Amino acid sequence: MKPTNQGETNVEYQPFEIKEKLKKIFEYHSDQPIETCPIRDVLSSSSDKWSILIILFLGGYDVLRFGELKKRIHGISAKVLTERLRTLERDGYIIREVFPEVPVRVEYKLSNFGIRYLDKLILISEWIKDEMNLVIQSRLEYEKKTK
Amino acid sequence: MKPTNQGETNVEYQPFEIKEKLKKIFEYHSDQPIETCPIRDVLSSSSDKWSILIILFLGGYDVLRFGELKKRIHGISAKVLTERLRTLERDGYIIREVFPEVPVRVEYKLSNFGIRYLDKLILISEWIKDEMNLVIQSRLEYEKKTK
DNA sequence: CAGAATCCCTTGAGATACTG
DNA sequence: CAGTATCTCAAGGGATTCTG
Repeated sequence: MKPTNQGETNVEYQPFEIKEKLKKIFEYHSDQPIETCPIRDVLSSSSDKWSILIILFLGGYDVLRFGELKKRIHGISAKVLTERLRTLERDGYIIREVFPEVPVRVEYKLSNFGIRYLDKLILISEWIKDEMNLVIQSRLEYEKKTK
Repeated sequence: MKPTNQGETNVEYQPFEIKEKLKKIFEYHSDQPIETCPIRDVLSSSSDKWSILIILFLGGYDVLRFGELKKRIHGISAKVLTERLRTLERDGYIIREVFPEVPVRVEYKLSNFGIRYLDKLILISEWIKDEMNLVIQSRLEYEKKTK
């Protein structure tokens, strides 16, 4: 039973600048902080695991068909893939183009807005890949500590 | 020079550089692409709506108690808040400190790793706030188009 | 081929009551 | 105060089958 270790408290507190940015994002001063929260209203419907993978894969291939996406995103079902693609299309991240051939061909690609989202996702993905060992180690320590 | 668009969309295709970054992130060449996917293994457990809000609020206040967090994150239940805090602590984003007073006081703050995550979340939040009108407009157009 | 439809099980998440 | 323990209902998501 040990409370949190003071040895790891070399925590650098967030600079004032960061707090100012957060205030701007959430508009603390505003009188409708809940209704216009950009995180809930917009980001939450495109930041789930599957949507992120879809955006990243479309970023890597320019254009992909439904079946190609399904094959590359291992484990996703047709139903979920359809749902996520619809939402991403509705919100303007991706463009869906139907070619009326037989059998029909449907292609998906990122919009310019989607590419700007891709840029942010790449930043965060590169970072998490660099630092994921920290997370894995933290999980092991946590397991030992709470055993 | 970018390849030019064809048809109605002025989509700029992703530069080669971006594809190289994506290859690195997913390690296309590797023989275990699923098992070590950083998005699924690490990012997916800290990128849900509630976790993001928790990180952002801790970023704005340095230190917050359980009740203060619950009050600020409108709509979250004690159960979900507890679950998300446990996961974020397990993965090393936040530090939980118990003060054995009566009644007990528990404080949460970001670790240095959590602050680095906060930096990325701020980038993406600022961006989505700037561009969220695009999403809202896209939704309206989509609704008209599919009605 | 690209989905739509159905079934069905698991998980998420709110509400409430209780406790160290 | 900071949770935990239940209960409950809604939503997520997998598997399968069907269709333009």
